[in-house]
Amino acid sequence: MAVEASDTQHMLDGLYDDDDDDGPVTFKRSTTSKVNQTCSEVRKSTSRNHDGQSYRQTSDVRTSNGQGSGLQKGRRVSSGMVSPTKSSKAPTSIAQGSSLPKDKIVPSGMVSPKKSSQGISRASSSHVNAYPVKSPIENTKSPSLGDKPKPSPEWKTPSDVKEENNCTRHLTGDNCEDSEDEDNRALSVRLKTNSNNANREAVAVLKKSSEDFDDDEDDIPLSARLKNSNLGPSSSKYDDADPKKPISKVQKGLKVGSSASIKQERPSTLSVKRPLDNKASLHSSIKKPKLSNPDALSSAKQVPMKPESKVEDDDDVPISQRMKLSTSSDKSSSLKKSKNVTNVNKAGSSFKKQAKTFKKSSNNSEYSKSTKLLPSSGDGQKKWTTLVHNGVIFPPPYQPHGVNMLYKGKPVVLTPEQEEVATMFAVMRDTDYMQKDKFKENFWTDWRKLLGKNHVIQNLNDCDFTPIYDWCQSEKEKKRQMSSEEKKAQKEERAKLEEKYMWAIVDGVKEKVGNFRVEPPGLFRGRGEHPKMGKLKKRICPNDITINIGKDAPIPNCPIPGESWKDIRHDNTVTWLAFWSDPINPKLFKYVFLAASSSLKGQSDKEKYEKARMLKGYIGNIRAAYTKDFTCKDITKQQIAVATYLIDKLALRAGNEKDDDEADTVGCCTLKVENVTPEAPNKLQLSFLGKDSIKYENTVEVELPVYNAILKFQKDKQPGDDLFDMLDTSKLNAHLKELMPGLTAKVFRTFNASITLDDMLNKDTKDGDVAEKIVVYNHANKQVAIICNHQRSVSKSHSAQMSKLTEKIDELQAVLKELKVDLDRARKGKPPLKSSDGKAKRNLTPEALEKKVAQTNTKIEKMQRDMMTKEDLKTVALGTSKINYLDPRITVAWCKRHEVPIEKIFNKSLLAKFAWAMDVDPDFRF
DNA sequence: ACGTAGACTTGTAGCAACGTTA
DNA sequence: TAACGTTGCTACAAGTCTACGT
Repeated sequence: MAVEASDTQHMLDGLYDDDDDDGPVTFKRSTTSKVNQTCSEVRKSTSRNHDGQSYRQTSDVRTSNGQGSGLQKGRRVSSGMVSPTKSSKAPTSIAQGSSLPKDKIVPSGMVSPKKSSQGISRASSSHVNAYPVKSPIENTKSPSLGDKPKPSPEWKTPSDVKEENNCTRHLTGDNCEDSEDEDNRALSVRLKTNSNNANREAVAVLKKSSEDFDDDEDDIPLSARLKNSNLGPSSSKYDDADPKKPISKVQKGLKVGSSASIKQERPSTLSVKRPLDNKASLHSSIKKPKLSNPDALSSAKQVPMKPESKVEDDDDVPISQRMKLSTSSDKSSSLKKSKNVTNVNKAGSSFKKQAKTFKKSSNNSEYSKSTKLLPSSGDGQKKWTTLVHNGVIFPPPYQPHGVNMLYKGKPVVLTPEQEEVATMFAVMRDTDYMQKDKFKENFWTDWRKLLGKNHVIQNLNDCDFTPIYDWCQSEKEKKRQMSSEEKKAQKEERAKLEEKYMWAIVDGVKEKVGNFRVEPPGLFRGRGEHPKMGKLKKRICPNDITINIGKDAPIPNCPIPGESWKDIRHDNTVTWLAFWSDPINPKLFKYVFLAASSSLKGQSDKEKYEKARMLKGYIGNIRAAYTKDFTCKDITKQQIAVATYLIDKLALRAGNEKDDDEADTVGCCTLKVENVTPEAPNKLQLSFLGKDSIKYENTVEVELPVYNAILKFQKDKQPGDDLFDMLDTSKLNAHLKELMPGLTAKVFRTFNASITLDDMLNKDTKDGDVAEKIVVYNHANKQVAIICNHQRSVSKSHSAQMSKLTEKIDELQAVLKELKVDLDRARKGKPPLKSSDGKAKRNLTPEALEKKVAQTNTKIEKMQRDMMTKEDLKTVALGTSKINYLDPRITVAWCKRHEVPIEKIFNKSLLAKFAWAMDVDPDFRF
């Protein structure tokens, strides 16, 4: 699909002509849009030099340390050290001016200086009014932490050994003997119920009859679910956690179920323009310690480097396999390379054709070199050498409809600007926002500014937007009624318009742009009880937008005549292509980035997982260290220890400070006293609104010292006070960095999620057909989603769907009954009874009837299974963890080992996003 | 040392496309 | 073929964390 473009864009235009098929994906988008306005604020623009000709290739392929960058971060940090930050949030009274040393407070009865005033005022209301966007589920069970950690000698380090006695305490009442073994498992999982049981249950679930279908878990908060079942003598089952455990060679075969499956050759859908710095090769050749930073390990202060940090080593792979693998991976990488080069050449040549001025940098050979470069991930590091794109596309201007709304029953004529905003409000009639006073209040404030003080409309209550609402509905209906040809034509037209914005050329490689559409104006839909919900999000104009582009690349045409971009930068230390200030909160920015399938994103994704894998090597010591500090006299240290424990065990988020003009949600460091209720002898009941105002409810058994520490932290505080008053995320992360280079709180989530998946897959996958294996995968995925508290709202039609299914099952059961009677009669040579509606039935042989009975049974079983799955997952969102937390290499390797087509697990987008993981060694373990 | 600007990741809702069923 | 249900994908909000300026 050739794209024609405006004159200024030739550079990109034409590039695509020959290339479309290779596009990683197809795009269909629709977006409505509207007109613009302005906004604000200038950023200091520093265009840092981007002279460097260092090509990715150099670092990328040659140096196998994809992790280098990650390391750099670590390095930087450790030396620079994050300084503990105090609340940006304590704007009120006490806090700021206070001469009190922040860290010294919390005398009994006092509000901690940190966020005190806020804490109090919010506390009471926030908790009570907590507006759970999602339906929280009640926690009914309490987890038993009883499982014992098991030693995994491979990961033991001298210090591990030393600390062993401490480890004991990880799990309440547990003995430490086994602890090590489990170090590599997610605490949360360990704590939770006997995962074996859970698994078995899950698998068994499919076999259960419909009556068994129980959804009792639905009433349990996600986070609590896993933990709840008793973990029996579970620990022993976690042997699989051992990364080195050889995987059955038999399964290593690379055959994968489908043509496009994982194999070494990449399916065309996966064709990525630029091979992700193949650090994928890391998996087989790189040794962990080097991951991030060569110095990193040695610089780790408290935790000695693990003697055995290589996670995957060819040693575990049979030679034949190794050769095969290396060949194939070589092959694939060379394949990729050449493909890449081809692409690049294509791109490069069209590029040249189109823009002679750019020839210099678009030189073929340069391109091919650049594709190999290791994108540096460290901040301040060069992310690209050449960057060409066409800017962003704006929503179309507002088209007034002229439909009058009513005020006190009478039609009111509005100006187009007023009408536009009125329409935004009208269309929200069916949403929950209409029940929120804050939403209406904020809307009214902003709309009134447009109306003017003396407008006939003087209050919102007397406004009737129904005519506008109805008009919108009818428009929608018209759209629905369009013939498929019309729809298709419209789609094509849109695609044509957008085509040129869809791609960027990064170092000569065509990459998809993520969000190239400027956000249309609308009413802000904050989540939870966001104080700014309903405010008018004004239209963004070109002069709100800063463009980032290569020095030699042509500056994108400003698509709105007479206007111009706010600023042009050439900053190759960042990955954004454009940004503007968030019209709701000018302190924030909206960025245009490359799509998830781009190698820049893939690169950082990979680094993220490598860092999490590195944690695996440190986790034993880290756990031992914090366990030791549970009783530390230094209260800051003690709080750090307990917080780290909660983050590790419950996969809590770090919990940055928040401003008053944001929804009142918390994470670990910002937990309030009221969010944690101790239940003797050693349980904690957690209840708070987390990110996106999603309710987190969980009751967990903790180690006694933790329990006691919490009691201590709560002593003499008000419900709204900070539980960890000596702590904030800067301090916490600074501490974590001392334990492992680059370690931050969020790494624990990735680590726990991925290790859980890896464990469960390897423990629970049995011989069987693909469908059964997928069940195992989904079950593991579900466990991870529960650990991470990834909820979704129950679909509106859920109960209707369930009762429909029940009805159908009942009907089938009735049919079955009848069939059985007929079968019985047939065997005795009698004719079938008349059907319920009095009609005569055909005379069938007993064999035929038996067959029918069997068929009906199968149907019923399938339906029951579907029903269970549906019920089971009605509040659990599996996608988020798949996209963000589960190392795709675990999945890919598992698919290879078990001959499951990767497409059964990853959809097209995920395949593109995880292209970098596709040629992983089948033996890969997280 | 601290506060915050800035950049990037994570997260859910909701719509559109697609598939299935009656 | 329309209705219904599922899945994929986009939109954009809301987190995390680092770097930088004072």
